[in-house]
Amino acid sequence: MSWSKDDKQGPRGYHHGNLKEALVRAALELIAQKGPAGFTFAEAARWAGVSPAAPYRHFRDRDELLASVALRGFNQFETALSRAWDDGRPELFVAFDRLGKAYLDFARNEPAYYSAMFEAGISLASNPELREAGDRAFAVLRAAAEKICARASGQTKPPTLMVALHIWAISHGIASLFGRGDAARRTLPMSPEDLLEAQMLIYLRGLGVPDVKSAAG
Amino acid sequence: MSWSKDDKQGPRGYHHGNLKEALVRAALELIAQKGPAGFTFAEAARWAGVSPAAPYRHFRDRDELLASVALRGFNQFETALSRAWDDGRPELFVAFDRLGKAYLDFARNEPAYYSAMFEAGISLASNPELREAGDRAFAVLRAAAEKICARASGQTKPPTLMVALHIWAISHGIASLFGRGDAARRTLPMSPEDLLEAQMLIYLRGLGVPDVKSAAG
DNA sequence: TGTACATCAGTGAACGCGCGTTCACTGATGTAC
DNA sequence: TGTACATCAGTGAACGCGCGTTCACTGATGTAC
Repeated sequence: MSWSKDDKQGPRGYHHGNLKEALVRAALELIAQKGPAGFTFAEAARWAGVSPAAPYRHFRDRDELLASVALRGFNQFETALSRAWDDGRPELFVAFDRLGKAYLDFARNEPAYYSAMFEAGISLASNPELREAGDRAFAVLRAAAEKICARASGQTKPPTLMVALHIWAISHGIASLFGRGDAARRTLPMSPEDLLEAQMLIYLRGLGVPDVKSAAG
Repeated sequence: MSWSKDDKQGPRGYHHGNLKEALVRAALELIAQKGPAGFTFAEAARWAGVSPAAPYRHFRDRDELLASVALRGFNQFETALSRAWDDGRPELFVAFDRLGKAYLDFARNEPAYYSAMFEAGISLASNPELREAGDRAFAVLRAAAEKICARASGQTKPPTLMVALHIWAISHGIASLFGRGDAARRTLPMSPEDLLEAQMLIYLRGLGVPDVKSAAG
């Protein structure tokens, strides 16, 4: 589908009304088709049904548009993760399992967002807003890590931050290598979901978090 | 440094002598500077000190050159990994630790190769040679997983393939998120090496592989 | 050792194309009074 | 409610540029005899 003016009923008139939004969506669609490298400023404008000069009213250049896509991606990512986690309800391991699957779902169903967020090479150092959005998404993993750590049986609790980073790395590793929704996916004799679940269980056991059989099924 | 004809002493004459090699190196350098999207066929030719038509004698198009870079990357990756692993000598955990660090080293020191191999969006399905090179690198991780699994104390040994994939995912996750050598790296309050080592130890404990204190230091 | 010839691996000029970007402009919208 | 005006968000024409690609060509290399 297209987000150009023709989608809305009737002529759009001189002003687009929501061009910034339309350009982000156009970029997203083009990334999905051809990768983060595969879209141009002019093409996004054409897709939005607007002259090639129009995007300059909203974005300095292509990179700013790309960053905008990534920003929106992180926001949606955060929403998806926190909805899945749901503060650990109704039960820690059930919610934790959902969280991992939500990560994989996002990578598979939103490959355009995912590559803009993680593979487009946008510098985080020069883009604080983007980094903060990433941090907010990470905060969901951190909240989960906190509850996990509280369950650890050892005398010294594992550090929350470390566990959160481990969870992130595991999910990201499996999603990037085996769970992506594009042509670069590696095929496997098992589903990414099963692989991730098994890995998480082994990791939790190693942390000293008591097994919950119902979560393994 | 440049790999154009001027590097070699004396004029190169009509024939370059090793243009294919020079083009791969040029592409690699340009990827390092500007990401996998940031190089063109013409630019690689210019870098190699050759007319824009010359590359067509060696590569059908830009994608074939990019795939060639990735292929070479996987070969070097395999070499680095198997050298680090060294068949598990002198001791399993020492070698395993080296293997993980070699993975991180490669991602950090060869960001151009790394992104060509994992993030350039090259389709593995349509490039069997590349997939095989990737499989050969993965075989090193698989060999390590085999020895790890043999040490597992439980009644049923964990499946080697699964463990190998887990090792890959952990390493790749940490390398991609925190260990990259370019601007997209996320900063951390700990080194990627420490983070990876801690995660591997937790994972091995979860697998039921007896702890080796000397490997934790 | 020399010569003739085939093949290889480059040249350089040319082309059409789409991109990024600027510019003066103009239609639409919002607001003060 | 109407009018004047400022501001906003688009147009469309234009430009220079570098890219991808083709082409007839040519210099260098290898080989048969």
